[in-house]
Amino acid sequence: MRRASIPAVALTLYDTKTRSAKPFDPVTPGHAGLYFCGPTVYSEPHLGHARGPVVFDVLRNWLEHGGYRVRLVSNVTDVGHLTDDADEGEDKLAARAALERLEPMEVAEKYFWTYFDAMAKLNVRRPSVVPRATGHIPEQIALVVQLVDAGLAYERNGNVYFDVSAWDDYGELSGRDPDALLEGTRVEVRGDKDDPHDFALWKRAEEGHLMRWDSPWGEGFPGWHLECSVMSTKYLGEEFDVHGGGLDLVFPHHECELAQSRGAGMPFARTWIHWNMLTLGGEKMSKSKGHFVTLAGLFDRHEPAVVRFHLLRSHYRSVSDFSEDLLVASRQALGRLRDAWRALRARAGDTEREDGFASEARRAFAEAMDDDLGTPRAIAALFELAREANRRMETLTPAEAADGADAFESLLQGVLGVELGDAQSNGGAALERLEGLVEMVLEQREAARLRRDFATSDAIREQLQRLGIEVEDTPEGPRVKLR
RNA sequence: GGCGCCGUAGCCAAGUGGUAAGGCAGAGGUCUGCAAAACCUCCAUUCACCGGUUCGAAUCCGGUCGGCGCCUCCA
Repeated sequence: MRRASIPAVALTLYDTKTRSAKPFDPVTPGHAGLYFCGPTVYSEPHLGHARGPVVFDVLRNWLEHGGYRVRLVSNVTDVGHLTDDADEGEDKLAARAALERLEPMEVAEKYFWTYFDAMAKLNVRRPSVVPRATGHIPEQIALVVQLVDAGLAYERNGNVYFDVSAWDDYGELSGRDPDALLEGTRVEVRGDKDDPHDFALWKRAEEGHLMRWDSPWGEGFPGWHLECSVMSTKYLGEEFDVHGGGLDLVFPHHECELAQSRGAGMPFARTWIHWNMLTLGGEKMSKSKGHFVTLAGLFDRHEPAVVRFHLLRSHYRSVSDFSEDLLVASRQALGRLRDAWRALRARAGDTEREDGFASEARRAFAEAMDDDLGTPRAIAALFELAREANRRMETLTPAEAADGADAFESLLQGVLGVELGDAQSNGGAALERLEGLVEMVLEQREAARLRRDFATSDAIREQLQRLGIEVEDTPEGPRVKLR
């Protein structure tokens, strides 16, 4: 059904570099190459870490939905970098390793899987390739050599720096004027750089630094920006379609990445997209400040699908403040969509869907998604479908109901990746195990109702409710929901 | 100090020149033994504030106030 012709998706993305909406125009027609910067795996992942992966997962799904073949690459930084750029501070991975009495690589491994386990719960598919910085040291050294040979980098005492003054376009991504960068900055300039704007490509390993590799400049380790230049182009080609990251990475990380990549003769990313920050009480979640809510903690209290749905209810480029109350509101809202879907599925039975009933919703959904991944509007289209379905449920033909149910399955679950759950019970495995027991209790309640012993039937219902099992009486008999 | 973003109902959140989507919460009604769900109705003459441009502005321009991000590791 797809790939016979070149897909005609009208997707437009807001490009950070040109600061304008840009039609998606892939390097290779019919294919999409996407890259985004993953986390440094040295501690517990928090909610802020989830936004980017979810956004790119949705972008990937939407492109595939439109018939593209997508390769999604996302790195994991497993080299400890210094906490500042002036040969000072601690290596974060080494610091954590000391704290947990682990090898740096053990720390990286531990949190690598913690991160991907959390992503799996959020229904984020594994990227096509997950390159690790430590697995690409030779490539990184090669890029540094190339930059030195090109006259864009210089070595000082085992450190190699990118010479910003030799690259006129430095600042093109973030819109910064290098000459104005220093004013007002309180960070003291020190070290052996020729110019404070210059950034490290390779760093000399001081004594006691645990992660170190041989290089033409002695033992050391790569600068932070290097890995993304190397790994994105290795797996996607020297020119690829979309590069993304958190808004806090625009400068210096992506600016440096762009400079060193183009400096090495690579066209690099066509479009840059950046998702905005998640805040807590109006302040950016921050690992270093200890101001965040962990995903693991969140999953103790909330279904991961609700968390994902909640993230998509605001646009990826706007700041989104987080609170428990908002998540509860999202849970309610998602429940409404799931209920409508479940009713449609029940009415449809095994009947094949027929185009028509959900056409307007599909159109509105697509229009919103094509406009810079407008997930809030796309979700609004699904709510309108839900209302229309509930309103007309009694008169829908099975084929129409199947069309509506399919829209929820392919758009809400397929594209947005928000799981619908179990069509019958809504409770999943937990209810399945209790099914027989619950059925028995319900029979008792029905018997009580038949003899109009409502005191008993209400008592049963209340007791079930206290266990988180809600009973709703419908014309077709009682229906059970787990809360 | 430099660069940039934001301020829409009780809350969340779309909308970037044509007269305010959607959700949560709330109120009334229909249905129901009661409830829940669902449906119907109501819930911003107004988009922080002040000016300007325009036939027309939440949307464009200038200013004021308030909040936030980056400039240092950070999704």
